[in-house]
Amino acid sequence: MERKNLIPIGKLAEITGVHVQSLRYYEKIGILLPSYVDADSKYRYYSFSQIKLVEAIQYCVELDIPLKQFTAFILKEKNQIDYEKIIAYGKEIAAQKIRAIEKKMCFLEDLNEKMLHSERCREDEFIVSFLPERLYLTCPYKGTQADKGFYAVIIKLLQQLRAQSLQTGYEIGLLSRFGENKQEHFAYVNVLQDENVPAEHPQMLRIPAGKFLCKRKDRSNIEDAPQIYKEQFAQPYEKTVIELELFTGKFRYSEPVYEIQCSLPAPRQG
Amino acid sequence: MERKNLIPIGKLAEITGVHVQSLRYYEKIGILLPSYVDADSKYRYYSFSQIKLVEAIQYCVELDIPLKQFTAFILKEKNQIDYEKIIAYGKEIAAQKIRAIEKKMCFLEDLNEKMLHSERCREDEFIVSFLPERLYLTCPYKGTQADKGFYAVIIKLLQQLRAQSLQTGYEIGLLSRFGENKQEHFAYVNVLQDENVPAEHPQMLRIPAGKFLCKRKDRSNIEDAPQIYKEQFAQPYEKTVIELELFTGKFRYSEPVYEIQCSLPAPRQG
DNA sequence: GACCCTCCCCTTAGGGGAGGGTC
DNA sequence: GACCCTCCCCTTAGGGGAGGGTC
Repeated sequence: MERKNLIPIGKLAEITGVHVQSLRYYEKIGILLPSYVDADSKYRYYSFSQIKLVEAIQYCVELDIPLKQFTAFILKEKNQIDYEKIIAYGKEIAAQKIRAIEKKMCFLEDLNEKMLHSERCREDEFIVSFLPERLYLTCPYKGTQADKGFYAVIIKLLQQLRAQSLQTGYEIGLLSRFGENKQEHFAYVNVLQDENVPAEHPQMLRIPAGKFLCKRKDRSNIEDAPQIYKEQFAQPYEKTVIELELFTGKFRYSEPVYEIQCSLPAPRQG
Repeated sequence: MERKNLIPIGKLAEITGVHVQSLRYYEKIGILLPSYVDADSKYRYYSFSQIKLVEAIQYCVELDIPLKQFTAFILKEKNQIDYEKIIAYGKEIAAQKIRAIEKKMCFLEDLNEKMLHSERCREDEFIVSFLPERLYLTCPYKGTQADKGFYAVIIKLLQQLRAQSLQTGYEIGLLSRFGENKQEHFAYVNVLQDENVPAEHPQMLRIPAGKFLCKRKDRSNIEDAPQIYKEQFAQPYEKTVIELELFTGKFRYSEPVYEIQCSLPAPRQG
């Protein structure tokens, strides 16, 4: 390879449309070493075949393939660029990104639904709302969300979740079950559906999708459920009452607004 | 707000599941200032309502919303978090990402097709290939791709593209048109379809989709087209001959392999 | 003893200089 | 005079320390 056939960095930048700094950066991370570097002037010179390598690097950049792995695509003895591998890797990365974005879209959809629900939820009247299935990690607790002890219980629940590498959707609140002869009271954090979720867990409560009677209120008082839902408590069916903070479009973070939900009797199955 | 109701940074980290360093970082960029900082010990203390702010910040992180814009979502006088805005912005960002990833997928699809085509392309026989429409920026040029002058011409074409903020797909080569009485010879770079592409441009050539007779070869010699395609040149139709580097799965970057394509007569329209 | 503090260096793929030699 | 060089600082959202005070 003669010096005549070599091109300085600016020329290579011109040919490839890649900035001079980028080419220097490629040298720095060891993926594109100049064919010749003048010992005195430190000027970098490249061979024509390196144009093809710069192109391949651009492909990787375009496909978000980490450049430090670029050498894995080069078979130096054979002067080959393994584009098959690059394409396969690019596809994998693209698939990963699509999965990530789909998760975000679900998250957005969830938030949106919560917001719409909260807009319907009023203080002066009940609404009937069909709510999706929810999964809660629970812990026996009696009191309100404003009590000192509430956050201590929530912290424990969150720690438990993390210990089992489960994810929470940041929904926390109170839950009570009113059966014929017994009442149970819990604090809960919600659990995101996930491959890590165990099928059976003593503290895990799966609230089936169904109709709930919902109302907005400005303080935490789930113990008043029997008064709030007089009509329902006159009926003998087993009730689940849930109290949580209302997620509103314009969320007031210093004065929480609550919502209370009471399950309605399941429709009779034919 | 009394000191008693304040929580140290570690507690806030515990409640929210956010690392202590992250909370300090939020202070640094000015989106979550502690409610109280001890002048002597420099210990940070937060109020309970700030838990909600940390949650909102996490939502933004989850949705890839730049944190420096977080204050735009806070209505401080009203102690409000504008989740409507956060959701709308999150949707916009997600849509952008989807557009970006779709572009990458098209790019991958393109590369894949080129690779499959090159695998079919052989040196000892012709193949018939249906090729999609291509858009080329051209410049009169006579010679081979191995000539010194070739890259100079290509650089000029690339500069022209950039001046018009058009994108190239890194495909470069030679193109000749053989009519009844005239021959034209060009060098070209391909242009990606884009909203910036002008409808009319004297140097822009739109090669319609159609059948081409393709062959692999190891040197650039488009001027030999009449000998290579003897049979076709015996017929009077107007021919477009294109010569380009073959994009192979295992690409040899020091010894280019070329491909030559000759348009076949368009099928008669009923 | 567990908690908190302030530096400080590191991560991707470069971009934008300053100040000084080289073609 | 245009080109190239070596520093140096900057970008996101923190992570991982070291070394030293505080609850």
